[in-house]
Amino acid sequence: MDKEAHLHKKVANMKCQRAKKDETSISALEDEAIAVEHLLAEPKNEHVSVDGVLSFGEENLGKCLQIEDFSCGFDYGLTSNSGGLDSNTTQEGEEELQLDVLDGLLDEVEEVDDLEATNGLSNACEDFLLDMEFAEKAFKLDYGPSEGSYLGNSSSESQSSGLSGSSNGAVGISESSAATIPGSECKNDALDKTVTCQLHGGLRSKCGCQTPAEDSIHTASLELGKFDDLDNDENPLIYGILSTGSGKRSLEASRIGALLREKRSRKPTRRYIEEVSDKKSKSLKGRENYSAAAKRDTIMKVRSRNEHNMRREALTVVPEEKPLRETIQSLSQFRVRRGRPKKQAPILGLESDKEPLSSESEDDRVTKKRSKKHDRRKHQRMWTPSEVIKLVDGISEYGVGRWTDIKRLLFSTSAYRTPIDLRDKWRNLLRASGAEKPSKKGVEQKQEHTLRPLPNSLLRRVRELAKIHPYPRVRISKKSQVAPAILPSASKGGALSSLGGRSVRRKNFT
DNA sequence: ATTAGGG
DNA sequence: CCCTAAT
Repeated sequence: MDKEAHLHKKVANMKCQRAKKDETSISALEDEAIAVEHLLAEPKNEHVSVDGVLSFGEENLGKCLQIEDFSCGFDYGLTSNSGGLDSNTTQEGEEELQLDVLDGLLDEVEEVDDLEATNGLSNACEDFLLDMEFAEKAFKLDYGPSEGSYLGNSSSESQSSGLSGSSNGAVGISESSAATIPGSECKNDALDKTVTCQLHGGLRSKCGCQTPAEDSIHTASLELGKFDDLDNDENPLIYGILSTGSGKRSLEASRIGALLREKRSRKPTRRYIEEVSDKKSKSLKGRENYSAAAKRDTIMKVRSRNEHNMRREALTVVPEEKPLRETIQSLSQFRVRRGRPKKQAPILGLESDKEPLSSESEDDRVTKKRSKKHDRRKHQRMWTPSEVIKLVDGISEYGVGRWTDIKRLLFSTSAYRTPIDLRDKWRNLLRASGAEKPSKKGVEQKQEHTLRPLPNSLLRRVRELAKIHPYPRVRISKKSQVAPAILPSASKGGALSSLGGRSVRRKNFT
């Protein structure tokens, strides 16, 4: 198997070479050619490594290490997990819990991402392998109820985040990831395998774009249908494949489209998917790293474009060069996108220089139209209940103005969620809780029935805090009137009192 | 460098 | 979410 796989890889590489030649002769773009080669080589490796690890454990580690970069594979591993998560629909009663759990889990995943991005490619390998090892463990454990692990995860995430959560560094992260990955893996044992195979198939069909066999394409399409579990947003590669396929056979493309649609309609909760994709896509929230941010923008643009291409080209046969290029870029960027916003990105920086160039040239023409529209609202990251709870806790503990502190102490592992975000969220919470000043007559009650996923307990806390803290100016309107002596009655006591001290300080001399 | 406020 | 002004 080993040798066979290796051979397979080589063959694939050869194909890549040929493809490259062709490509260059057509477009004469060196970058592209390289990208193609990279792309084509990657999947192969990915498959091999994954297969090997899954089947034989560490036997193939060496092989994995040979691979230049299989973050692509890693991505898909995560993605599949996410998809699995999604498929794991829950009852209403447990929804909150699940959400919380998911949040924690996602956070962990994010951590993994961050770790990978931070440490660069070399570490990406390690992460990947680690991940795989865990997956293996999961397999051994068979179908673990994982409810317990989830619970533990979530609790640690939302409750004791103050100390343990914030204090643990890389070790803690890896630990948590260890706990997390297997969990999702457990639930989607089969799915994962399937995904791997599917990926392989899809990529192969793509590799053989020179001599495309209808069968392969067909197979790819069928397999890709299953990928729909993962939000389309998050799978430029798939889109690329789809595009390529459609380029070859519009018929197949239409079939794919139908398949996708069917699957989509059948798939229930998209909520989790969104969150998951969000986490993934947002992993590169660039505040400190502008280049990264720009990169992500590009990515998003390209992705959206891909979406369009997919649909449009499904109807009209299009030259395959384009889709392929799109795919390549998406892929490379996809990989890069996993970079994290953290200050340091040495290896990443190198890529960031390289990718945007190739990508910009590509998406500049088409993208700019879109980009101008609303580069803002790039990524909205859903606030999960646990996050909100954490936020409230932090506010109650550290005071209201201390966004940076709260961020550092409670959201240190988040990477996204800047202090401003926290503040904004708090603002929104205030609005939602009705603690805001209702100076405007008329539309206050609307909020009540409009959106109300807020747990009452949490809402209560928000309101309590709202009375005390001085965020949007002295908002003490009716609340203070109704219960002027609310301060001493604070049920939360300690936390509130501490907060009171701070807030009062601010409030006093304003 | 952070925060508040507004878009 | 993002941006800007004010501190």
